[in-house]
Amino acid sequence: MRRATVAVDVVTLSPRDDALAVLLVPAPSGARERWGLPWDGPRTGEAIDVAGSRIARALLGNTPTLVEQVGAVSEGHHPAGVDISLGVLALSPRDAAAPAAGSAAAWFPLDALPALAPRHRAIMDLASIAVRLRMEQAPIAFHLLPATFTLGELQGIYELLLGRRLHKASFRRALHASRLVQPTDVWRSEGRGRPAQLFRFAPKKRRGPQRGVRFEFP
Amino acid sequence: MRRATVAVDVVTLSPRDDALAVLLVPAPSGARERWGLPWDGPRTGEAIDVAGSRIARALLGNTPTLVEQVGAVSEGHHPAGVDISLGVLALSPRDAAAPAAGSAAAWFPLDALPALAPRHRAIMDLASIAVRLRMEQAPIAFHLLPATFTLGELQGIYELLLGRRLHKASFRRALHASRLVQPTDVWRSEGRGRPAQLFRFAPKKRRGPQRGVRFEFP
DNA sequence: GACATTGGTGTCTTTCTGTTACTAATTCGC
DNA sequence: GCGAATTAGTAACAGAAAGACACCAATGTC
Repeated sequence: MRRATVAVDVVTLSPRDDALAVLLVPAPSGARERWGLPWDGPRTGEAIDVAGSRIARALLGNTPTLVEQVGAVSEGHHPAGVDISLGVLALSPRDAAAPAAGSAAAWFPLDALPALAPRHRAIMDLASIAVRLRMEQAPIAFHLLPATFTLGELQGIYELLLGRRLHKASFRRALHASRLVQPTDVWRSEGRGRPAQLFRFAPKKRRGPQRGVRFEFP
Repeated sequence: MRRATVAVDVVTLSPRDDALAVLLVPAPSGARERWGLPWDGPRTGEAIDVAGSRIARALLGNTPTLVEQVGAVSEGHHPAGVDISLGVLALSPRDAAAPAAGSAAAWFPLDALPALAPRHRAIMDLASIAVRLRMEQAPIAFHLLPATFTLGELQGIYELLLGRRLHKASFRRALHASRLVQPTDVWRSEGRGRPAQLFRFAPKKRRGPQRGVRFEFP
């Protein structure tokens, strides 16, 4: 294979209605499946994740807050029949998660996806696994929230990604010990209950004590 | 860019002389750098990691014990001038780490690399970061050891990857609690000191209790 | 045989985590 | 108004996990 056709297939994730959702675009009429991942060919000299960012921005109107290459797949059928697909994971905050006007893109919860081409299905799976694995290596939960947020919202994102409930007190104790967030002097009251203080992501560069090895794997 | 030239660039890592080392091949005479990553074009219909495994096997004589795609890079100069490089991380155990006879490939410790083409340098960095990040998500340390090993050797691999010393008692306590290894009835005495029992990697499928969130990042 | 060297374990202390319970501030129903 | 319901936030205790230290075991070296 001297020369190959290449696509950048983008998995844009954002929290919608208490579930992680992915942005899909309608497939051209005549295709076997009705929806697919947004994609485009990489431009000459353009970095792969820059291409992914460009593709997502065209649909969202906003630039994703985190873009990462997550897999290269050459098996399975691609809707456009390209030889190699480069998977790109893009995260978009809850508030900036509306498809741009005029685009027919739509959000689908990860647990209620429509039929996808085999190639796109494989990249989706890689991306949804990757986003859960990466959260212990980088503060990606903050990329799914607006600049200021309540601690309840932050915990909600963690519970979404981990797929399990967390204890409020333990969560906050560990969070504050890590010095990752800074309180603002703004409180937000939404509906009933006590107003919650807004925080912003502002990590203090502080090397915590190196801890032991974990032998438990996901 | 309708059609692009694509290379699979392979970063093969193995422990050599108490350091992580990477397998490099001499660059063709006339090239700017003298060494480079082994690479080849992907074959039609061949999966990316299968291509990486094939490229590594041709130099090692053995199949790597773990192969994983780790990055797609289009910036920087590639020795063969291809448009897109797919990075593949391959791990090889300590004992099977001799370059195949007749090949001019050689091992270089990660902290004493020769000059590399910019593209290869970028992929090297991605791979060496990835191997350290993945070790909390999969038991990759065992892929760098032969089938049976002493606990001192296993701890040595962890210290190599983490770049810091670990406490012997704590390491073993956590390891045994995880039920990842099984003792054999073979002891090995090498030089001075008490002989060490050999263990094999034999994880018992046991779901540990779900623990809290970690807010510390590497 | 004393000693250095490496392997392996027991145990104490410190730190971390899970849980329960409590206080605080707001809206809703009456 | 005023209490009930609801959500935010924290204190404090108990159990678990991790770090540190000590100690014993088995081998080679001198």
